[in-house]
Amino acid sequence: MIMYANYIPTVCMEEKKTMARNKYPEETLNQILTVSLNLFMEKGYEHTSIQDIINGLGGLTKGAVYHHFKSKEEILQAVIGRLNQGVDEVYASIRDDKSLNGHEKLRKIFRVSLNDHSKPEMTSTIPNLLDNPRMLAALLRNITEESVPKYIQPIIEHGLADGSIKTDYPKELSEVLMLMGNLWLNPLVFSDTTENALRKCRFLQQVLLGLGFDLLDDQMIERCGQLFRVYNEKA
Amino acid sequence: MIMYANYIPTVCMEEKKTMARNKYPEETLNQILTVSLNLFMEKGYEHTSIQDIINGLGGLTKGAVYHHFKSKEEILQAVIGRLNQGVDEVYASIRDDKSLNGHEKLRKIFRVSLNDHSKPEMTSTIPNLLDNPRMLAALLRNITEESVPKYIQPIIEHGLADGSIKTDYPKELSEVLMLMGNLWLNPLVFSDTTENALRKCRFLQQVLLGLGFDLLDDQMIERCGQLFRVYNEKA
DNA sequence: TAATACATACCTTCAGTTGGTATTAAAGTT
DNA sequence: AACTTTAATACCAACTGAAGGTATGTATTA
Repeated sequence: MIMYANYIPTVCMEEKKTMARNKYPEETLNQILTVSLNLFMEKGYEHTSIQDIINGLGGLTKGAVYHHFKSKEEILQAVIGRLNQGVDEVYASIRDDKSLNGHEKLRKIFRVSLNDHSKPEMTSTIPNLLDNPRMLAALLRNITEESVPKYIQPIIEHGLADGSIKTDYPKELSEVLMLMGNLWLNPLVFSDTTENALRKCRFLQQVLLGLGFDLLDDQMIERCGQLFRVYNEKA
Repeated sequence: MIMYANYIPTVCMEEKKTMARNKYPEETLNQILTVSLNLFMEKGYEHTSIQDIINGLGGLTKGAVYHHFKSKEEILQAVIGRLNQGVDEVYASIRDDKSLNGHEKLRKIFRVSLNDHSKPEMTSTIPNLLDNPRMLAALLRNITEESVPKYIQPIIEHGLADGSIKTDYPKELSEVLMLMGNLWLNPLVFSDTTENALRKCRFLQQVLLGLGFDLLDDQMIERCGQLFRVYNEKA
């Protein structure tokens, strides 16, 4: 549920005086990505036109956009890439933390997934990802092709080696964990009430206990409740 | 995983002699839906143009399409609706079957989900739904907004009443069951090898046993293996 | 001087519209 | 029952507009 956390909703970029060329082009590039991400989240990728993006920029034109990106699709990929990069760094640091065993790493992954979400103050309403198919697909793809094979599964296999995790199905467990945590418990996908979210957490806790894992404690569940409370307040 | 089963891949409609008007317009309508479904599955919704659909029809023109549907989006909705309708009828008949208790109904749902998939002979390659965001979103939406509340959850609550199912989380269990069965074990989304699919099944069996449910037996798991074998053969 | 960072104008593709025509079904007439 | 009239239907052909993308030019920086 960490994904799509680090984006800043609808804060308009300050307009620059028209200059023919920016000395620091990566500012422009970042601005395009930021504006695009906000629009993609608010209106959805397919309902965001290039003109919408241009309007969100400070006086820049289509030429600028197509100088940095060769298509709208490429903008999307870059936006997704930046989102994933943020998650990747967090996951990687946990995976490579020598001071934790596998089980502790898994818990930490869960914990930060809940924390990292609380920071952005949501000014605008964020529509459900079910109405934003491209972003939804990107989320699922990131889970299956990045998070699981690069981080979760290695962590679980490390846990198998150090004895802190026991399972005959490391890959399957990884996938299910991520599907539960990042899809089923994602307020952007399942816009549950706080109460429903808490029930989900407790059910997940029970499922994991049935598999012999004590991953979710009451504090983490309460944190999840808070997360949903924040999300539901701005509705 | 039953969804998207009843579509017939790339069998071209026989061309009718140009007639100014069809006496039986619902033939035309069905033809549009069939052609569209095939194209949407093969090329994806966004990469299918109205012209592609028209080309798949037997000499009909754009006017015909826009006479029956007022937008491309509406064609999609109709296509999805027809797919969902097929699933709905099967699920409803099981839900309303007085001769089964709740637990038996759940098992039957799982069983038919595996059977109904084997019938279409896939002539064309079906790309992954991750590359077909609109259809993926439709699948997820159908799970959360149709299958779970209308069928699975009522069945589980019926099972609670008749004592064949025990859980404190009927809704949560419903959602997780459907996510596992229709998304995670869906070859259109997770294109696993047969061996991987079997491992998933056995893991799922273990999870369910941990919750006190004996839903998956070895025969059903083998059936799932067959399902994936069929899918992987045409690749 | 060459590459870069844009701007402007144009092109293309595709969803959707408009106005018409032939066909069918229904209603009225004999 | 046959025949005409009428209205709705099923479709066709040509057009429109919006949006993604391109080509070319220009000022700026390295």
